[in-house]
Amino acid sequence: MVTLRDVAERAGVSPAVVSAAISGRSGNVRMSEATRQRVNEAIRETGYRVNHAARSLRTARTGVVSAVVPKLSNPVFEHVIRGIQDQVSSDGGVLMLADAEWLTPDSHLLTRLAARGMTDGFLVRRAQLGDDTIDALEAMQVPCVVLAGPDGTHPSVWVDDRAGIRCATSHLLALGHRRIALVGGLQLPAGRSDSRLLGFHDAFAEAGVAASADLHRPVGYAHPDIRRAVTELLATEQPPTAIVADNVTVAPAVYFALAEAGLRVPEDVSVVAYHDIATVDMMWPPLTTVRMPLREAGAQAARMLTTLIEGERAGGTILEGGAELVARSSTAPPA
Amino acid sequence: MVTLRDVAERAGVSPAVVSAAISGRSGNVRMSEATRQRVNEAIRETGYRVNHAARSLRTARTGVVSAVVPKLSNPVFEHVIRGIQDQVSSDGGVLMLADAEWLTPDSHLLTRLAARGMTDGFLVRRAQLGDDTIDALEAMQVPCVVLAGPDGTHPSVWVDDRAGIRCATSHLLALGHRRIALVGGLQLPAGRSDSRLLGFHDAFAEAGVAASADLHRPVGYAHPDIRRAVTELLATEQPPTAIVADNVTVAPAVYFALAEAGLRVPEDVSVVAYHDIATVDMMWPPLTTVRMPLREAGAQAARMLTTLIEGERAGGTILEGGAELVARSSTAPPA
DNA sequence: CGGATTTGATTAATCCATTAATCCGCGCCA
DNA sequence: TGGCGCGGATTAATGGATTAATCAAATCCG
Repeated sequence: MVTLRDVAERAGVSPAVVSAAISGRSGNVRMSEATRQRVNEAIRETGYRVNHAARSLRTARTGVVSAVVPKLSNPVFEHVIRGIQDQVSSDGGVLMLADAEWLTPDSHLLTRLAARGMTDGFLVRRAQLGDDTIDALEAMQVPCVVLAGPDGTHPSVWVDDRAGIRCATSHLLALGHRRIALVGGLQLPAGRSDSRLLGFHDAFAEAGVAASADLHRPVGYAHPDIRRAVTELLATEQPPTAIVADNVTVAPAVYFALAEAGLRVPEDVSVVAYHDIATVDMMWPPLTTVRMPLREAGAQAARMLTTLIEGERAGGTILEGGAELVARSSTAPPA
Repeated sequence: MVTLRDVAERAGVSPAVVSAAISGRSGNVRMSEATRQRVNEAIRETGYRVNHAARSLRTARTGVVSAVVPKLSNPVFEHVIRGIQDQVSSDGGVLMLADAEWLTPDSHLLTRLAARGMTDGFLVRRAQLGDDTIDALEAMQVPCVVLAGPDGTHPSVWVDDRAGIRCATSHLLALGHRRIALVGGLQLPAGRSDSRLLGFHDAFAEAGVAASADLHRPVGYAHPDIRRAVTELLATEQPPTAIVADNVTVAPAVYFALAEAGLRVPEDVSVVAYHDIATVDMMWPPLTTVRMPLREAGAQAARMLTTLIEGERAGGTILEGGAELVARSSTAPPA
């Protein structure tokens, strides 16, 4: 194995010079351009690669950040991950991904990662993780940025859910719908205000229309639950003429329930989903969605984590704006 | 930060003892049960965690394996990843995931990971990576197991695609279909035999039926391509009465093309897809699939990599059997 | 001209866990 | 009694990069 020492010997300089040449940071070491050239040449000739273990032992920094996402295969989160990866990578770091489903109580993957000093910091999605785990990380002095709306406690970043749902709802109102359902999303513990529900009401307020009551179904994201919720809504006396799906991932379940009830989209019921992913193009009919700047959110979170690792604590951030309606074929004026 | 030395002091022993107590491997060091107890206690009291950098500097091993998958959000691969994760984790290791899409030519993430010595070995999916990259890794002496059928060159593991497609096709033949299309999958370079096409023909042979010619469309996995292929098939003089979708991920595009043509599933055309994922339950109609032991394949690959890292080279493996038809509502006898 | 800077480097300590080599005392056997 | 073996530990070298402290020579400046 080629060590830094070997390179130094070959270039006829001391290890300190080679180290400085590699890292860019010169510290106390200065070198002429000629020397730098010689070092670089020696590196190329020997095929030298820095030993990551040695470096991070010395510097007490790994250059690795970990992200724990609710579900890797969730295409919504894919965009966030992409933003994180791009940012981390362009900062010269490496991203370590974990699926929250791997975190069985006994595996303690998180603390294992953190404890073993494999990782400089974490990006986590609150909902799926539990505040206790996050607090545990904080207790271990592990820098941690939360991918979610601000909670006043942890540094956090997320898109503006409120504006996103408002955008979806406004679209339906503008088409003339009045009985609009909001399906999916978590039932928050009393006290925590649901930004999505707020956005839903914002839209009605903005349109000067009284919000349809009893049409909010925060039944989570499991397909069977969504399906049941929609089926039940359709069975009421005044069924909705349009549905806002909180999170595009549940849209197939919404379509399913409608198809099962013999209703056509958008002739009988319009559907808009929150978040935009590639596959909605191939749903039948193609699904109208609201696109959010998820990639930017990921990148921003990664940046925030970097500064946090360097010691500068930030607060909660919501990325303003960026909500954009992508009209496809699943919405139309009510019959 | 608590070091091993601190623990040793607290327990009143030498660092060597603590190290032995932690790793289990005793080497030259022996200790009484009483001492072991004291050490463990000291570890608990101090909250000591081993310094990963120091350990891997000394042992020249990181305990990290990397997997590069075609697309993280691909739910098919999710199963494979799960298998890998479980195995790696139960071996005390850590999994590092990368999406092949991150590997732009200039980022050279792979070689970066490998070169920086962050990783003991790689699991890669051949198709998406290119043989050159794999060879480069080999040249760097990085242990590498390929997730794909054997090619006589690299150690590899995969499920039996041939048997899987045979299973799907046989199901359709048993229902009475005769004009069956196989849509999706890569067009292999001449010379490489396509195990999926072989499985397709196996089924016809087994049923004693002449295979329908001209109904193979290896147009890749992009939705627009799939859609076009199906649309074209439907426009021929003798359109297929059933379709085998090579890879469940393209099934929505198949449904789309059929819906667009005004055809109903399964009344007008039956559809079976290769690989089984949770979301097919909510397609309308629920999609019949073939389930493969993907999780086992992932676990097996991880095990193989571990032995490879320890120096024992293995050959190509195909997991025998395990193909299982999951009948839902997208298949029926031809009209 | 002589002290102060600047340029261009070197030396050596340090990070922390692992492990081969070594050591001590005790019991056992011939 | 001397030597051997063994249980139970310790010592110290090692891995490779970083960086504060230091140094020699060249340059500058009043």
